Amino acid sequence: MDCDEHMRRCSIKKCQRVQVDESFVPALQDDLMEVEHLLAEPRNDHVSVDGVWYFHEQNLGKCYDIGNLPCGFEFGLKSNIGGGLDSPKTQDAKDDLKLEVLDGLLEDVKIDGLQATDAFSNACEDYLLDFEFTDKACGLESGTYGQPVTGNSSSESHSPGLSGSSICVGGISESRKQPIAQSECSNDSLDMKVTCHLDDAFRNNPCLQSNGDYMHHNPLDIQNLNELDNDRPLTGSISSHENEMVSVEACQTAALREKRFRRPTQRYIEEFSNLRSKEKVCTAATKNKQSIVKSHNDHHIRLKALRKTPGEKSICGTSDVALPQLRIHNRRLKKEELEYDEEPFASESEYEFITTKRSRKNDRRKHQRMWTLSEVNKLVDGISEYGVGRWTDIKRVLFSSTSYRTPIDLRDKWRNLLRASCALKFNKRETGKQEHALRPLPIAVLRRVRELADIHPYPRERSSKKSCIGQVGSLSLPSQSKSTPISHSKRNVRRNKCT
DNA sequence: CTTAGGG
DNA sequence: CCCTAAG
Repeated sequence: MDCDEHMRRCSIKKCQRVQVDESFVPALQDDLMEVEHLLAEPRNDHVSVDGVWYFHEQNLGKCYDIGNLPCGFEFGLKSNIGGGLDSPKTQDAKDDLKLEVLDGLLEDVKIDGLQATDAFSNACEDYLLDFEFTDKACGLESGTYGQPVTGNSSSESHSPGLSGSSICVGGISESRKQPIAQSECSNDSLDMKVTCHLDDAFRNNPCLQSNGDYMHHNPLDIQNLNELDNDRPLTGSISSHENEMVSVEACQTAALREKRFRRPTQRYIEEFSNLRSKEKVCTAATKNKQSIVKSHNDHHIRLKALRKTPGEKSICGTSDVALPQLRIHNRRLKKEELEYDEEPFASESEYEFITTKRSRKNDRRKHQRMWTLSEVNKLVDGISEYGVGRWTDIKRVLFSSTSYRTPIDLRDKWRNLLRASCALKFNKRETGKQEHALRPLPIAVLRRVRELADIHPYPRERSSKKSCIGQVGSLSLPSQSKSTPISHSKRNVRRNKCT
């Protein structure tokens, strides 16, 4: 990675950071999304950029245990070498030590630690510029506060006051190095650095009274930091400035918490707004963008509901309870509801159990149940017993245990069976080969279906069957002759009914 | 509510 | 499997 690339990326980061800082100030509930978005950016960048720092996480514990500088040097040098630095210096080591500690602590910095992030992002920045390389006895070519990313691209960039170094640090600070001071507290010789951190944090924070006498804070800050336990968040040391940052922190916290959930995509937001445009009755209480996040998981359900009820004028976007009522024909839904409720879910798949009841109700199509052979047999038995068209009776008697088969399903299945039997006859005559079904029904079943079809002709299907018969010719006649007198009467009744 | 028919 | 119309 060359220096130019590094600088370019750092500058990008800088811009992002500035954006973040600005967005935090006016951040309100409605701006959570944007804030969240902005927040997300640096995080990703951090992950992608500081691969070198990651190395230090493993050594973090050791550094803490020893808590002295030599240890830091050791690991810092290691890191430098690993990072591909051309000329690791002592200062490099120190810096890397800090970085590694920071990065390791980063994992411990949860939502609450975010507040200090920005402050210390700025802190790191100026701290490096103004103090690190001038005041520290190391007197080394610095190296590397921002450098681990790229190696040691430019030692000159770290000379005090150079913006280049600042930019690099900005990138680092985005990684939320709040614990930086903690780590330094453990090192006696680094107290001064800690002080500088705090000072610059305050100075650079737009919410705070700026600079000038920030050096005077040093004793106090050092004290505070020394009091800090390594495990304690640094936020306490800048608690005096929390007033200005409370709102920002709250927003950040909320944003981060929201990120715990699935973040709605821009497309979803657009779709949601479109849906809302259709939902004229919806109240304004749902404008809260959190509702978007919350309803995001139900997005597909809503879309499906909307699709099912194109004529519906009003759909309340917020009340999920209203979803079942969307259906004009809620009979089926009610039945399903009952059946699902009474079903022990043992036969349901895990996935279905995890999903909400509603989704299960609306996603019948999604989990299409294949008809088993036993089910087909039951259906055929039921038809032979009750006749074609009495689907509710068949369902009630024979399919009471299988809740997911509605009378409509039985009828549809019967329709398909008729088609299959017709195809069977057709194929028998034409080529003799079995129909190209994925799960070919046994010929015995198809034969039964065919007989039943002759006995109990399906009203509409009969015409298609007739065409079939017309093609087949005499083939269907024998089966017809096999029909029993009882069925004959039934069929005649049926036929009269239909015709 | 149930069924038929089409998608 | 879903939706709608009709009885």
